[in-house]
Amino acid sequence: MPELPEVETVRAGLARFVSGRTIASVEVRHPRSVRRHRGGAADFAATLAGATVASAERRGKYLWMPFTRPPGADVDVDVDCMIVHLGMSGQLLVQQAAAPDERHLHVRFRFDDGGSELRFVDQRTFGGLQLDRLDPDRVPEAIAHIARDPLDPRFDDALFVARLRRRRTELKRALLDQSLISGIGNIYADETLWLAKLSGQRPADSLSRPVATSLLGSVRAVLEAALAQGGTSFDALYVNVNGESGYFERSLEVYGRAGQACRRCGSAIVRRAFMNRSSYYCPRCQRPPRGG
DNA sequence: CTATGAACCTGACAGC
DNA sequence: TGCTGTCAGGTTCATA
Repeated sequence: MPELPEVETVRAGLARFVSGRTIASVEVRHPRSVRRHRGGAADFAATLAGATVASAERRGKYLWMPFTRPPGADVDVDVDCMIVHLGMSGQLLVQQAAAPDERHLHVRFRFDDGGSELRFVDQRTFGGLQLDRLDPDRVPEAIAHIARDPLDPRFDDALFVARLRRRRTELKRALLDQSLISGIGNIYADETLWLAKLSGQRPADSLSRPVATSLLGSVRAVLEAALAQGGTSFDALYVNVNGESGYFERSLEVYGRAGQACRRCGSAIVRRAFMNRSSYYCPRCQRPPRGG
């Protein structure tokens, strides 16, 4: 669900509300939310108690918060960041302590300043939290295999174009492969392909270098436009860290618009089953390859 | 190595 | 009213 623009919106909110604050206690109400943490829920909570959040970072759809601990703490600590993945329905909410618990509140963080608390809420429980070590590049070891995202200043355009053009798979699959380029999900893949006037069914290795380069430009245009509006949200399921819904859905050109007119050529947008979900595209602007 | 499909969950909604 | 089936923005793991 949350793709790069939504996660970046959450990151910015986190950086503002929790940087520099020291965690007093952590309450894990649903162990599934910390299933990826090796030490289990008790270790997760004990390690974070007393930790000071330094900042909030992001790569693709992954968030992490580096933290420091006071010297001499008796907990055996070889971790220095908390990774957050929102999955399909995860939310990080900054709430007053008096606010009623959310229906799917799974983890609560209280701070030693007695101010607002941080809550991890997740209906479908695909999301999760874990503690990890930062590698020398200051990226958590567990997500080092995720490619840089296209808004990262160190993203290598030429390398991406070369790798994309070697993929023996269809274009949309390649855009969704987080080890090739991160941050793109089902919505923005469809929006990008529409903007680029390319069929997602086209073989990735059929793109010329200029077309592949131009496609990367479309990826950035779509992500930046969404980011400027605070990300996409269809309903209350996704809200940013401040509790506000994004509203980019008004700007979607194809996603969820089956049967409606393409805003470029007027043809009816088509929905097609794809990997247990849906793809939306304009059959005229994005002509599928012959035989495909 | 690459490619594909199933599995992991809950809830909303359409249709009967 | 309640049942069943379908769908939902993601990732990982097993299998080909």
